[in-house]
Amino acid sequence: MPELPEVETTRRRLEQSLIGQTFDSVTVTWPRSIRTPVSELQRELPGLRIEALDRRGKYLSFRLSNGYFLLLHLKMSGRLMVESKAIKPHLHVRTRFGLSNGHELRFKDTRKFGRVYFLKDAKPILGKLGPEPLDDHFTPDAFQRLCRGHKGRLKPSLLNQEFIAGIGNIYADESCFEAGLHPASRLEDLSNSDLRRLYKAIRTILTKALNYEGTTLDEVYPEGEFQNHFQVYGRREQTCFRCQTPIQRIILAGRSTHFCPVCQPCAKEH
DNA sequence: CTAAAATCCTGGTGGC
DNA sequence: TGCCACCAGGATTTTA
Repeated sequence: MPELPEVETTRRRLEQSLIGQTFDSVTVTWPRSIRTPVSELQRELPGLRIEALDRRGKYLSFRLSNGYFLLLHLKMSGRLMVESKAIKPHLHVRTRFGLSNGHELRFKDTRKFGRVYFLKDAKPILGKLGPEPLDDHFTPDAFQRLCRGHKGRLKPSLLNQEFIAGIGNIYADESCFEAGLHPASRLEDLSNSDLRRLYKAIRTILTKALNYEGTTLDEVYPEGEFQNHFQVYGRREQTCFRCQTPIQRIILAGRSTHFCPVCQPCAKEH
């Protein structure tokens, strides 16, 4: 559920306290989340300094002093915090990255979906991702070219990280509403004007969510307050703020999908 | 080729 | 109060 706005908010909040710090230990209580041999991580990470903390899609990327990268994916329930080693870690902290300043970077992950990678080169993972929706290089023209080279339904495409990076279930639904497009529309049925609206909608929604420091649901990642500004997500059977029609919920690509049947007509029908 | 379904996980919820 | 089936969902893997 942490999507681009939540991951970026996490990055911004952690950056100050982590840049320049040096790792001194790694403690793992759920080894399956570590996609590098745990012994290698524990042998190699201590002594390395954090040079930069970046985000690509939903990944956080630590650039280390030996040129290696530590990649973290929060998946469903992951949360990162920096705490003093003296504070007893929460039950659901699965990995603790000890720092030489007496603190720890703690990876709390109730549902155990989160992933940790320690790699010489981040490209094999980050290179597969589609464009960054808020990047300056992501222009309306670039988006149109992207869509014209892709087949499939709108919402599943938005969730496909190789198509476009960083969008998850919440922001896919909110972006479709903002664009006035039915989430099951086929990309090839969208007009150029539909695509321009969609481009603008994606940027508007992600920017707005970022300004609210993301979404807080189920106390999983108490980051921001965008949940107070949902138009459709989680609003099944509540009335549309724009036209008062009840919001519908369907399953698309195996994911619950919320939309207004009046404000978001199917592309073919208009 | 695309697309749907199963998989991994836990905590919370609703039914009885 | 307890038990249990069921749901949420990101990305990968399997099946159709």
